[in-house]
Amino acid sequence: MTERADAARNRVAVLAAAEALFQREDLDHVSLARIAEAAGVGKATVMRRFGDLLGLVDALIAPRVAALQNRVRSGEPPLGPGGDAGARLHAYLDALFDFVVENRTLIRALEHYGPYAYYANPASQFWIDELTHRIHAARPAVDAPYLAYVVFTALRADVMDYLRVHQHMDTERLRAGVHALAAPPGPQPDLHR
Amino acid sequence: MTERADAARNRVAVLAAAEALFQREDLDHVSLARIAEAAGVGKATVMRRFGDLLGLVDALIAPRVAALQNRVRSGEPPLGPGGDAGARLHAYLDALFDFVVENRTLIRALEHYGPYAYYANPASQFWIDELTHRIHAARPAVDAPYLAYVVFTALRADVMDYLRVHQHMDTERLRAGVHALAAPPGPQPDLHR
DNA sequence: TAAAATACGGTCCACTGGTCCACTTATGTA
DNA sequence: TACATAAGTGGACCAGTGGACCGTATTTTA
Repeated sequence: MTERADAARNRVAVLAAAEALFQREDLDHVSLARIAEAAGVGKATVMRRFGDLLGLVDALIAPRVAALQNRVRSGEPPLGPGGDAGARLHAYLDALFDFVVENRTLIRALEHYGPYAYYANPASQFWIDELTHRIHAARPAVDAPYLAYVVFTALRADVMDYLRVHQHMDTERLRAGVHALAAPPGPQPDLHR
Repeated sequence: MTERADAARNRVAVLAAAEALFQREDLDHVSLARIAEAAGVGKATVMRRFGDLLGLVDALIAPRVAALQNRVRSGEPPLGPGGDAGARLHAYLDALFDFVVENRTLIRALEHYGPYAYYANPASQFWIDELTHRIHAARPAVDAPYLAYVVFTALRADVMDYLRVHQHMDTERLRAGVHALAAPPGPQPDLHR
């Protein structure tokens, strides 16, 4: 069964309105009702199609997630498969970092939704799993799953926004901090011989 | 002007009721109205005295914060003043870790309140400043302010709860992870000679 | 063109944090 | 002991939220 024409029209209108509102308005002034109003549809229409605000944000961010996942799964090394473990880790951190910076308003909406909404999101689980693998490959001596969660938490959009806006740390300082966190410079303890 | 007897009675009742509710109920089922009802007072009574929910949580946690701050400022080394920089850092991490574990329901309420409520809290600022100093003393080569924020973020009660409950990491594993984060084992890069 | 399937959205609900203000109560003074 | 007054109280109310319902309108299919 194909999607009805009016449904498709409304879907596009709602997504566009939501995107615009999230960019323009302060996060907690964005509500179902405002999005519906901006899109020129009823609240129930938004709800039925996307379930809730979380689903709407998911739908907005999904294509960008997919694009990055493609680059990670089958792009050029070192972000794609192949290459030195250390380089693969750093390339991945850069890609994640840029992704968060570029999509920070949507990611903050995600984080805002519930206490675990950010981590439980399927995309986040992918990022974290991949991060775990790459940390483990580059630094076999550390507790990679835990460190992956910590690094991912340091990449939260709300955390980064706070550090940038209220602690006046510039973006590149944060980026350097994330890299240092995941793979400190200097000699690694060589526990394997 | 001294506090009126009924006001004092209500203050105690509200604090006790709030404490009990936060322990017993799921966080987002705790509301002003429920607290007021449980304390047997009106909502406005709660609001006037504590300003808002944040103020109430602050009042609950303040004495415990003060107790730990005393130990940090004037207790026995290495948590108190004096001792080896590395030992001071690790003692402080342990104390903070235990503090979060013991008060996790209240801390989660704090974090829940607003995006920056956790970090903006005066107590948090103290913890972070102290953490910054101790990291800097133990590891002069790293970006101590940034690392302090990251470590403090890793100590968020919601993050730790998520890792414990949904990722099945036990408490001691988290503790070890935090220590490794702030001061990785093995040779430190010696950039100072 | 008619029937059936699908989508729509106005309206209602329970609930939130927060404010208002007429009323009660404790307190210090005379 | 009487009483004026400052302080404290709490039920009613506000605008806002996410969500559910269901009669109506529109599109698709036969």
